[in-house]
Amino acid sequence: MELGRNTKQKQLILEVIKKEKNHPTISDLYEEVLKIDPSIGQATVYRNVNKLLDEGKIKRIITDSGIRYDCDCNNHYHLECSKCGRIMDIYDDKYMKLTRRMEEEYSVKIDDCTVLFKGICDKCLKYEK
Amino acid sequence: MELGRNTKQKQLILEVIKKEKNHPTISDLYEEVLKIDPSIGQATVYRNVNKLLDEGKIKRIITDSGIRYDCDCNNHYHLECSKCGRIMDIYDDKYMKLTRRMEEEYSVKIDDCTVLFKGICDKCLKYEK
DNA sequence: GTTATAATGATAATAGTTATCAATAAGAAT
DNA sequence: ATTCTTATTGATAACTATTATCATTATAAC
Repeated sequence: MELGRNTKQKQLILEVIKKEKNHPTISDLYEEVLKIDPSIGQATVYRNVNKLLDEGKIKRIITDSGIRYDCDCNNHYHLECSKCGRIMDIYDDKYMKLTRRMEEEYSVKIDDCTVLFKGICDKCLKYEK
Repeated sequence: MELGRNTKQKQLILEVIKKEKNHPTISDLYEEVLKIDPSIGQATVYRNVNKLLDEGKIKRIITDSGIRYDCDCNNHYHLECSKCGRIMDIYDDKYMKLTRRMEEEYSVKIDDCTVLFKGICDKCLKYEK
């Protein structure tokens, strides 16, 4: 269900999020969008990011380095590297098992599961040795 | 290692956090602390909460309902109930297995793991039926 | 092409947190 | 116990991130 009008600004913002592979912040997005359409307003970026979140097309990631956005809505975790700052995607084939196990143990219903690891990414770990 | 001076304000704030069982926000804390010492300033609460975080005596929890603090620093997850808003503690005896498995699969080093579930808590689930 | 109104860009307003600074008080030295 | 040093405090200003306002523009239905 696509609510609202399909403006060229909204299209552009979604395009840019999909191109950005490294979990951009709002200002990353704004910067990138400005390069293509210099007349776009900051508020428009905020508004459309919120719409895309509501529509379930993107996800919010909260890290130590601030709020970031992810266009990959498949279930996965993140690792924030304390050396280089990058946010790695971590896929776990036992993702569903974790929530199901907790649902049973605690008699709760789980709709969403957010996992953020902090540590050292594979690349930085290699250089350390 | 206890750096800095042990002021009565700092002692009071830590006491209040430990008494508050339900993951208080900063304003919850400020409100509660004011009842005991009405002369305390808001900045002092912010400052001391940050110090306690640095010292590893409390943890920050980021939820949809804002930033909350937890005096239980043992490894555990949280569930935010979308009905009543409460933050449940979820303990998992396989906590360490999750991080170890991911460390091996991705060749990374994990120092910290934050898990937030969203769903319906046990109490709200009972009422729903 | 008209028309209704959702969305935009610019900017003001708000919320949450940190920085500033003179006054105070903790804790060491005497 | 008194003095001294300086970290901490309370009050408030400043700052940052985000949302609200509003006249104007542009989408999409007619």
